[in-house]
Amino acid sequence: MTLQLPVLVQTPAHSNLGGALSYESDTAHPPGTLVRVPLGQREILGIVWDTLEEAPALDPGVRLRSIAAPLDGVAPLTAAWRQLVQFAAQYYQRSAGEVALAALPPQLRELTGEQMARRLKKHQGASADKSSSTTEKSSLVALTTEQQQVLGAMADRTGPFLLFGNTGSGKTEVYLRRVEALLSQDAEAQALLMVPEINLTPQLEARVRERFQHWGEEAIVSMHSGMTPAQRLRSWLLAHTGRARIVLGTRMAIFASLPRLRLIVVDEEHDPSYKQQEGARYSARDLAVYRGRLEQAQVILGSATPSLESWHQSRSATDTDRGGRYIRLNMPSRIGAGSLPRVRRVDMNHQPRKTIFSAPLLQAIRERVARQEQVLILLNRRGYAPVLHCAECGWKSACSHCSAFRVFHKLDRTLRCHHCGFTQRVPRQCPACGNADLGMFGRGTEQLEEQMTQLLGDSVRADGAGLRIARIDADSTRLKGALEQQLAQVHSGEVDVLIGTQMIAKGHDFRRVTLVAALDPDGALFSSDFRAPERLFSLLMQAAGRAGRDARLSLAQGCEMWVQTSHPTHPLFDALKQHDYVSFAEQQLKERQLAGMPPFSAQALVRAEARTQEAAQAYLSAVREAGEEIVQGLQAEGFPLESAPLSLYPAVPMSLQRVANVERAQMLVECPSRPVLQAFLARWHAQLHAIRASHRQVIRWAIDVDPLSI
DNA sequence: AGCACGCCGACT
DNA sequence: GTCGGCGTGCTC
Repeated sequence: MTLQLPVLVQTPAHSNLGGALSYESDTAHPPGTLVRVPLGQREILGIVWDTLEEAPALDPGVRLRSIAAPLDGVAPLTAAWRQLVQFAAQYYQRSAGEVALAALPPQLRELTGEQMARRLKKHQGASADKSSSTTEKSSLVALTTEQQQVLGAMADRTGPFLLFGNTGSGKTEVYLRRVEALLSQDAEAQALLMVPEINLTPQLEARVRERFQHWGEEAIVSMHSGMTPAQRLRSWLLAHTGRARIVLGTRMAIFASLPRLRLIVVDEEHDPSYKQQEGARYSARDLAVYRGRLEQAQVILGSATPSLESWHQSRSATDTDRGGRYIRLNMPSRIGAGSLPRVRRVDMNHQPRKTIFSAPLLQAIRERVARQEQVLILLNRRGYAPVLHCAECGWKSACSHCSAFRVFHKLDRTLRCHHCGFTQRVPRQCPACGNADLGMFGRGTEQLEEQMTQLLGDSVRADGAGLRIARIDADSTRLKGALEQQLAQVHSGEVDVLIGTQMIAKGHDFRRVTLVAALDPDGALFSSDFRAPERLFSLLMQAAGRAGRDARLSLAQGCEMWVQTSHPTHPLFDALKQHDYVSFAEQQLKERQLAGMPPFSAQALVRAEARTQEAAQAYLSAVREAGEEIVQGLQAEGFPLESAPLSLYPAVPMSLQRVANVERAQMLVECPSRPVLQAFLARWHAQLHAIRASHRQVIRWAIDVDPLSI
């Protein structure tokens, strides 16, 4: 007897092959089975899915083909995993096939049946050594009262939890204790620990391995895009078979197959890196909460500066466990470290124009380095100067392919566009008028490094050696291993002054830093992006957290965070000075509420790219009109559009209007009710595809649900 | 997205 | 005469 089975394949994002495809089979492969199926001229990996109901009615003309072969030896993916994929696809308006297949390691897709069999046999060799000996308690540091209270709450209640803890308050220790508690209770339980960046996985992995080495080598695996295809397959299989107990990874790890998931930790949950920025634009943090509920796994979101979304979710739920809300747990104290740095503002209005380092800051830096303490200087712009210009004719170093300026890089004498990569040697004279005297606007990390070298070149350290200045940014760390090497130099004390972009603010534990300075944070204060202040506050708090991690040093000398600003009375800096995230968040939320912005509304964005701005906007305008009709339809269906009006805004150019000769535009949809917005998007999505057919000039379009930047 | 088919320009 | 450019259309 031949059966008809639904199979998901990697269907192109916007093809008309939306749902699962039907295949014939003699065997009743259960849902979740990995199979190889013929599609057109090739044979590709597919996943047997649950039902065909989502699939469009089969054309009577098409004749079904047969499943080629199941991937023997790989157990079917669980119902929970399939549900996670189904939900993510629906919520972010992508096909389930795209989400599901993208979540599998590339080698699983490429390897043929026999290659897989060989690989599996190899892995079966070393069986996991599941000795259940627990960690020797003596090797563990004593917990603080705060940590004990937090862990007590986590033992008593299900969550999800928002662990609101200062840098240095011992959040990681809480995560590890929770892992230990849940995984030693159940010999098959698994935990997922996520960090925002690849850079942060090695240090976490080292700490986890040290703590849980008794579970054996295979029990801990990493998952991130920096791994080789073979490593990714290995990690995936170990997690899928349950032999890996702890999975560490970046946002992609949220889709790991974990048959007995009991704990999900999202560290630095506020970090924008948790939002995927291409393909299916999912938020790994939000999916973590969904997955936790789905699989009865405990979810812990941790941060010193939570996203306003998460903070809002935890506001009314501090004492009562209301459905869907987060339970907030506080850990305000810093342990093993000094108090938080004193924040000092330098009013740049009272400094000579074009001052880079104000006199008092420079003096403070001199004093610190003379005492062999380290200084961290933050400037969020790489290169030497952001714009080159000609004073004679007004020429500027615009990129010919983008609506942006090319950045002057003095070290290799180039003008580089940071958006499309277009690079040229710096012209000797103005390309427009021939004037040989070119000037520049603004400054970047390269220039800071040069200035600092000039200003402190004569200084010597207490040990008589010359002062050492280093720069860490995307340019200085381009080569593999360069970041690690540079960080090691900072740790060993070779470096006295470290200059860098926000790269240096994240997660690194520099013991001897006692002064952190932000040179030019004002841009974000008046940005058109309503999330800019939130990001700035978080960055500055995180940077401040880099100072004074060694209690002895900070007690002896006091540590400081300096902010050079032309708006010293701005409330953001007041809150920073008090290290008062809570009042900052409350003030921001008040503004957001008045303006009806997230988290008080849900948003989605349609972006379109075309050769001309008109073509991109024409498509979006058509899309908007279709949207208006859908709104009418929703009204008729009885959706509460009076209490939750859905706004469709006009198409506008994106803030970076042109990149690599492609014009970009976007339109915003906003609604106070997430379910209403979701209902709208579900109906709208098919139309976006249909309308595209009559707008041939559109190169690409995409929906971004819950966009992070507008 | 692949991968075909298909119809026009410069090469062994 | 073929190799190959990328426009259009299909894949259960």
